Amino acid sequence: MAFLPVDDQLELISRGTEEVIPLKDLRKKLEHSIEKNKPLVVKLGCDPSMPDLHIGHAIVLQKLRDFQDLGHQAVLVIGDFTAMIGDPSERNKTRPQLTIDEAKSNAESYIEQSKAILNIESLKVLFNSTWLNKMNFQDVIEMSSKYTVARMIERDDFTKRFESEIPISMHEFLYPLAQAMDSVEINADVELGGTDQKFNLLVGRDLQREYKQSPQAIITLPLLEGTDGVEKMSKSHDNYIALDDSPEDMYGKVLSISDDMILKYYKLAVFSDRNKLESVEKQLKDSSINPRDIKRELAKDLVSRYYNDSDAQKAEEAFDQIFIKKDIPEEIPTINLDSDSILIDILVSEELVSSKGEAKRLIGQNAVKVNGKSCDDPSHILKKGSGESIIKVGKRRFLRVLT
RNA sequence: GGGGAUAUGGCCGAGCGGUCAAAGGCAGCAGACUGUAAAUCUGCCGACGUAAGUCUACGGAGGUUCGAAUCCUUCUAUCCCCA
Repeated sequence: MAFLPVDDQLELISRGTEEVIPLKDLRKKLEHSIEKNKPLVVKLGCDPSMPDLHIGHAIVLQKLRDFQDLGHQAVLVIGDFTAMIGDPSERNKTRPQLTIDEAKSNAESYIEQSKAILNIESLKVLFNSTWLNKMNFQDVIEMSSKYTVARMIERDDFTKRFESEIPISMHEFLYPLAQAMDSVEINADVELGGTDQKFNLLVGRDLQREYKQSPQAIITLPLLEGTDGVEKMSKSHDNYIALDDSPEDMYGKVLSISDDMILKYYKLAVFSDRNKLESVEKQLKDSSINPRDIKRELAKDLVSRYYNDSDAQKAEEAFDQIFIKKDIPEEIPTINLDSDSILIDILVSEELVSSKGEAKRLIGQNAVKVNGKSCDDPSHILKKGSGESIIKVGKRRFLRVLT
């Protein structure tokens, strides 16, 4: 296919990015690509230790998609090597060592979910264990000799940990290099990543130069805060909107973001264009408009993006039913009761609460309702044969019990 | 290689040999107020038990003691200083 003129390409590529470093290199690479009619190799690395993609990941995936649309070669490098080694220095064991099979299956699910954004047919998927596993100690030492400690501890994260006396293991210095080796291996022209990846991406440039390659241009993309509006969106903070969340969940989660985040979500979650952003900004300043209504629009836009307009409409209706009319949703989990059961036990076994203690606590706080009436008896029994009961815990947890 | 310091619940951080399931803060959950927003106020916030209470927990293992997060020994880990 024919490539668009450089300036047109650059316009799309740089839209919504945080930084393009250095722009000059990217321009040169694009010119070269047009000249030789050869697509650029655009790399995105991913960590297969957590298989759930959320709309924060979507930002960078969308950028990769932009490159695909321009006719370039997108390469997804699955970081299975590092995931399999694990990270023994991590105190919180949130990053467990994965087996080969786990890494594989996580990667598959990752690819499956990214179908929502990427063009899978033209996507190249590589596992970095393919080449990193082959390196022997001599190779590793040679690779390490190409970088210095001083440069390594320039990294913000290392500096901070060093200053606050939090341990840094030797191998942590190796991870950025390993990631950089990926760029060398595929001879990447461009690498994408979140702003938190800037350092690692830069190491890629340096290492490529050491291996006599033309250094990749790097493109960093903004990070999206989670629904709490404070922390970076991530599974561990439980503040994420997953790409495969149901339309109802997606809609609801958007409505729970703080007003300060509305504009940012318009920009980064639904990728609105400049005109739209300006009009939203204006609306937000106009005190006669309830920000909630702007947020409702946003929520519908997001659901439409990953599902369709009618799902978005339905999600809104379901939401209104629960939270505005305070009614029960139409579809809720249902269980059949075989015998008389204690309410608390059901709450625990159906995972509406995490322990009996929590169940009692919630009951004591009038947060548990059976058929609309708050239950204040911790030993409340649901009798068999008494028909259908709707249990509600807090604002949003529902269970239908058939007896 | 030598010397010193530290190790507490999801995180930070108090902690006198008994009254410590462990102050305080953050995070979390619920209630009030709202718009499943923010802010604010109130309550909860290890597990099990209706409860009295029982069990598990203060880096690991031993020990002293009627009794240990608190004292001793040892192991481990981390940080600092010197080489």
